[in-house]
Amino acid sequence: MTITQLYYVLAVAEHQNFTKAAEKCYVTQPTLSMQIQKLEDQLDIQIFDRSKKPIELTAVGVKIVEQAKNIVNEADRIKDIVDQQKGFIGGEFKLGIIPTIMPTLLPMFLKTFIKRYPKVTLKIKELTTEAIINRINDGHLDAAILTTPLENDSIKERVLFYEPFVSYIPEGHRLEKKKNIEVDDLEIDDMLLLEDGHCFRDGVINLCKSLKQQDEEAFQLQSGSIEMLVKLSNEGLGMTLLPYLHTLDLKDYEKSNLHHFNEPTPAREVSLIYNKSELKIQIIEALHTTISGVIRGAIAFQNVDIISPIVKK
Amino acid sequence: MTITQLYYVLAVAEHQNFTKAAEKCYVTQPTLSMQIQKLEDQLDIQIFDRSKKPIELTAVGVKIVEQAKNIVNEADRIKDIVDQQKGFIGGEFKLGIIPTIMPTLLPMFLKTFIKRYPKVTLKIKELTTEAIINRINDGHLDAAILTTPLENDSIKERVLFYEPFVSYIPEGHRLEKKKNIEVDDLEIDDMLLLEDGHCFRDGVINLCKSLKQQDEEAFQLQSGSIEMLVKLSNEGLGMTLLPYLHTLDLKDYEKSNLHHFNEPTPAREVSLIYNKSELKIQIIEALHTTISGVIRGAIAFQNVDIISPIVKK
DNA sequence: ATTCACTATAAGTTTAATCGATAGTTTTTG
DNA sequence: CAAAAACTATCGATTAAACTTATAGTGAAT
Repeated sequence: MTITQLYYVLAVAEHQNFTKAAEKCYVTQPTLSMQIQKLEDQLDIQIFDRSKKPIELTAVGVKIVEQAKNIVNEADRIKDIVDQQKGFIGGEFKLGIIPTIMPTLLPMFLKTFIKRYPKVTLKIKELTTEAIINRINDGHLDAAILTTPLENDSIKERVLFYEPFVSYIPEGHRLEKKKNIEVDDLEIDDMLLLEDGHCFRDGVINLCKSLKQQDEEAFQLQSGSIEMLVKLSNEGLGMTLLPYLHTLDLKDYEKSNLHHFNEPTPAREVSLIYNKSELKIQIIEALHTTISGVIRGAIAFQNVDIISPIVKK
Repeated sequence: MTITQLYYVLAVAEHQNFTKAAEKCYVTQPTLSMQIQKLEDQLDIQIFDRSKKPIELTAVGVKIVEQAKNIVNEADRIKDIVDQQKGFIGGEFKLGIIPTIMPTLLPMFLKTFIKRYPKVTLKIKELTTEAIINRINDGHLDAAILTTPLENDSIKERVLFYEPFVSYIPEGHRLEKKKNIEVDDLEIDDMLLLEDGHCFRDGVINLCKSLKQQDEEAFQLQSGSIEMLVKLSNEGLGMTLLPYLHTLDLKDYEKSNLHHFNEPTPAREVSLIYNKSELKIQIIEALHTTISGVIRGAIAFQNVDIISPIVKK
């Protein structure tokens, strides 16, 4: 069994077509056919069911392909080790970002970064915190941006910035007249929340928790995007909390609904995280420097109170 | 880069000697030398420092070897997938066992197992619960025997048996005269415990916890082995709890110091655990069947109260 | 029935892996 | 200190593997 053969298998599994797979691998179709046959002979099992059109994986084939992905992924990391040794900043870099950070932060640093490090091919994917942690651990992500602290020993964190929470209070709300908000003013009952799985939701719950016992039944209205929260709030369905960077994108008349917290401002900690093996650490450093640079002009809060993204049970 | 080359690198790293490594790989020394040189040329780095005698790894070499182990480990799993498909029960099987189970359980099933499944090469290692969980997850262990429940989603558990706790009460102890012991009789202050890191220690603490608040300062005497606990207890330093199977190994005069619990007897749950990918599931089933069979004659307790091995914080 | 899209096979070439023999080093030993 | 020993690198030759082009075979579509 060779790594090359595994690449061929993966290509066929992906394209469901020997000819196309061969092109992608830069070899002729007979080469690829023979190598796969050889592998199948050696293992003495069929990986592909060639009677189906288009070609399908057999039951074992599915498992083999899954494992082949692991092997190839691990093998690719040898190159990362070498690059790191040589101080080469380039190659593919897979970055995960949680949904509530992606739309505001990405536009701020992306252009600067790809201009400064043209040899790096960024592959950015929006993922939940849970999915990110799994993929950092198994090496399918090189790094990620999310809220911390995670309290996870196998993952390293580097804080990028502290993003304060800002209250968005629609007309007619009981807190409308209050210029500055205290944490004690918050009530979980009239708070619009993101749907389950968003860590920003958990952060808000933790914040409210600190004052009164939550009533699980109270969370009725939940949305998948922060823009939607603002719209629901405008409809008079309750107030909501926004991460600071999101408030920059609001329409002017909406901005007047913003009420800042008194200090210490509740805030979420946004960090760049990566596997403790520290592969591609140069690119990670580069990302950190770039993002820290662009954020410095945008966020300048000092006295903050960090709200944990983890729901304590 | 080929998997073969990685095997060569690992062999040299292990033996610190090209000639011996070549023998182990069943190739001549020039073959191995050339393959490693080729790999080094391709990566354009030195893996080995040949100026040192015996040969040493370079700084990158260390990282390369570490990653090579991962790759080779993942690659070996292809064979496991194929074996599983073919229903073949054989090959190497890495089993971890915690220290408080190893000496009593292993002699009970080992002979039977290797006789029944001669094609399986068992590699058994004594490890702590924490080490076991890590190694099950990363594939360095195929299965393990320890106390459960673990409450870990990525690991599957199959209960083997419930092993009751038995009180060992030395002469002159306040409970000496009591024939049967109640959980309420236990006091953490005169209980001899294993040192930190043993889950049996945590189980005992949990048991005592359920009646009164523990005083962390009280744990003064701690030992690394259960035999030592008995000896310390004989010296009059306190009572202790023993897992049932350990009581079978006691000397006759020591057996008279045993006091059983009234039902429901506190017990630890001992399970066979394995990765959710269920590789080598046939061997795991075989182990489960074998152990269940031999244990059936030795432990026949029904009414038990399972004590969690996890310390709740 | 013919074409089309695709995979398998065949024969030949190039490349890579391995071997045995030996040269070149360093370390050990008498 | 020189000879021997232990070890790795290099050389030339052989074997095996990977790859290519050309072509045959096979279902599905027109």
